[in-house]
Amino acid sequence: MRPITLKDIAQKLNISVTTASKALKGYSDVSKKTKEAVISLAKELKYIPNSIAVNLRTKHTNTIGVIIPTIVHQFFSKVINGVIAEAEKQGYFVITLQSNENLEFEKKQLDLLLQKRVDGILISLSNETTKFDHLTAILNKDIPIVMFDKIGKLVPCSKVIINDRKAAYDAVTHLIHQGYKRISHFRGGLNPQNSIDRFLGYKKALEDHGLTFDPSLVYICGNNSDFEDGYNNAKKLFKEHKHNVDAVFAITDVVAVGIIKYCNDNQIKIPSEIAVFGFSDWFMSSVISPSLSTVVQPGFEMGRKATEILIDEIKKKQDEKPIEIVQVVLPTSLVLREST
Amino acid sequence: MRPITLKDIAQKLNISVTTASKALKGYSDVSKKTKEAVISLAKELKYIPNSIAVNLRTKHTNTIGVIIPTIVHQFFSKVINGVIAEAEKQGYFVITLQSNENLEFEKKQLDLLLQKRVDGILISLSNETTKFDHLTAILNKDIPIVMFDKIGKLVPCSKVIINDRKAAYDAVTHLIHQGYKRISHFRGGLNPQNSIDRFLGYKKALEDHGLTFDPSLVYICGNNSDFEDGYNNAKKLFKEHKHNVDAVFAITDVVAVGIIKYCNDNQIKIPSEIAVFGFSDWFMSSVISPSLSTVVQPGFEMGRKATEILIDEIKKKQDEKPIEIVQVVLPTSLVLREST
DNA sequence: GAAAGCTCCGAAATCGATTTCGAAAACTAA
DNA sequence: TTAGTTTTCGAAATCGATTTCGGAGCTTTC
Repeated sequence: MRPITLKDIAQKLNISVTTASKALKGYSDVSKKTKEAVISLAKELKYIPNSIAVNLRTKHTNTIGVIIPTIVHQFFSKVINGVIAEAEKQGYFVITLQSNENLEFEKKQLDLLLQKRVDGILISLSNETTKFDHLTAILNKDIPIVMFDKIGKLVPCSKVIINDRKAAYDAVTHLIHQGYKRISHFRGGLNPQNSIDRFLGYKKALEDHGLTFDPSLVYICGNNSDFEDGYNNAKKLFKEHKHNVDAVFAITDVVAVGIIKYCNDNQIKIPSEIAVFGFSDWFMSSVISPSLSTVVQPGFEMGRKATEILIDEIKKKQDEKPIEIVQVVLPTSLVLREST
Repeated sequence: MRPITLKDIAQKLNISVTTASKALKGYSDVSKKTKEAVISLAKELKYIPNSIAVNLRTKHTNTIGVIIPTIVHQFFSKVINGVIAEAEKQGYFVITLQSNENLEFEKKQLDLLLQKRVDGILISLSNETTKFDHLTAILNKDIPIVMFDKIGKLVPCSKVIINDRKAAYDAVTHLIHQGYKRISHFRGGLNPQNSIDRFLGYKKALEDHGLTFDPSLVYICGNNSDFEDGYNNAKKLFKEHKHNVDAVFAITDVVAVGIIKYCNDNQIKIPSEIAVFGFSDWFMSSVISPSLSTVVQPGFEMGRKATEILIDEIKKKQDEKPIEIVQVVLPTSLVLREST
């Protein structure tokens, strides 16, 4: 009933707790005989070391925390999978928390992770996050942080991102090569770095190909960038630019799907009347009609890589070696489907 | 740099660690003066109690573990959200692990949770799980478990489920009322209880409405019940029953979407040539063309309720009060859309 | 036979907070 | 002044594992 402890094992074998501990940890100053006795008894009793006690003693928890804006999101789900895969490989636990795109929540979740004494933190910022004091405070405590996807450029920590600007540039360039000339952009909020970068990529692509940038073709998808944003802005777009727009580059697949839905509901033909380009390659984008062209964002690899870097930093800190801040840019690619 | 401890506070105030601890925990045998001094200094130094040490002492971690088959799944994402919401309300942490629909993984993840000394466990079984020794072993250790969605009927613990049989019955009955007569069922694997129940509901609905049950109209969607299962079985279905089937009831929305995709690809008209009914109400089901009729499964509430029960059991155990096993059945409803 | 070297073991300190229990200090009552 | 109360505090044990350091017992060496 009560969990087996080292003390139990020691008592049954008439040895000290010290020796039992050493036997299990492979110390050399334990005779082969007692070592074997301890190991076999431990197995027999299904002894599981109390990690709480171990953590208290060793001062690290072998646990990392992850904060993402929301779990109900294909991309972040994939990231989490990458994180868990790599963490598990290295014997680390993962605690996943979500900020709900809310700064106060983000702070609170960070506090929780601190309370839990995680060894390091992975974070993708909420859309509301424009100040980074709460993060630098943690870095000052010497707890490693690695940011991914939605990062704060100025925070002095390692980062794993994609080249949002280039990805957006490529997507819009593809639209242009297809012959589209009046290309609208449904962008994300004004704070997030990747929202900014995708917008800049969009703008640059237009300019590089001799198309004039028309601010009135840019619509903002608020804080969520969700289905409704796409649907409602599509309605607005067609009201304001009726026959004067032939393509939309959306910040996210969900937004793009909102656009497609609006078009389907209103007999607007895709891609003949209007083309739609998404971002992230959600599963749904491949099955919707018409299927959606989009940017493939390597979620799993992003999570995996970020975790690899984080654990590396954790280990270096433990060995009191210096860590160096790195910034990894993962490659993206385009999937072209019916919507363009 | 080094985290602030009670000892630090005690030293600065020239009092004992004992008194400092009591001051923060509101003991009555501390003078108002020292109490205030401790509290204000703690705030000033941003003292965060070391939860590891607290856990070791108090023997509980205020943490619950959740094991689900996969995170990349709308329904389970919603469940997780419900779990986190309720857990947070009650001051508990959540560690989320996935079994990848694999029994060995499931066992391993349970071991990890045990090692982390979680206070209780929420689990939705993997499709491979047919024996429950690993679960009863944990229950024997007096660690509460609450199962949800994919349960093992014989495990003596509380459960939160929907009435899968009735939900399936209702869905198929709706198809019958719409005039469909040759209704196929794309079922899940043979192990999972909810797969069995949905199948039984399907069969019962046919029989109750004077339609003969034709086993050749039942297709099995393997262990994943994913998009490919739907697509490939749709192909098989139309090869084998060409003009002799007019509706499909699918175990899951993803499978249903696979069917819809196949039909769209092959100019088979929905719902005139064939109707499709799904299960779970994924977001994608509302935006696909044609939109999918489906069963609404209350994911958030399921997670929330399961957590509520679990924490209640945890607290009762701590107070050495008896716990009683309950089984909660959450209501479902139908959303009717274009596919029927 | 004494010194030196090995092998093997365990007492004790430690991590940081909690809690019991005893006792000093201050105060009240007789 | 003394006995009894109340208020306030802290020493010490505890949770379970780790690790340092010293020492007992045995073997080797000259």
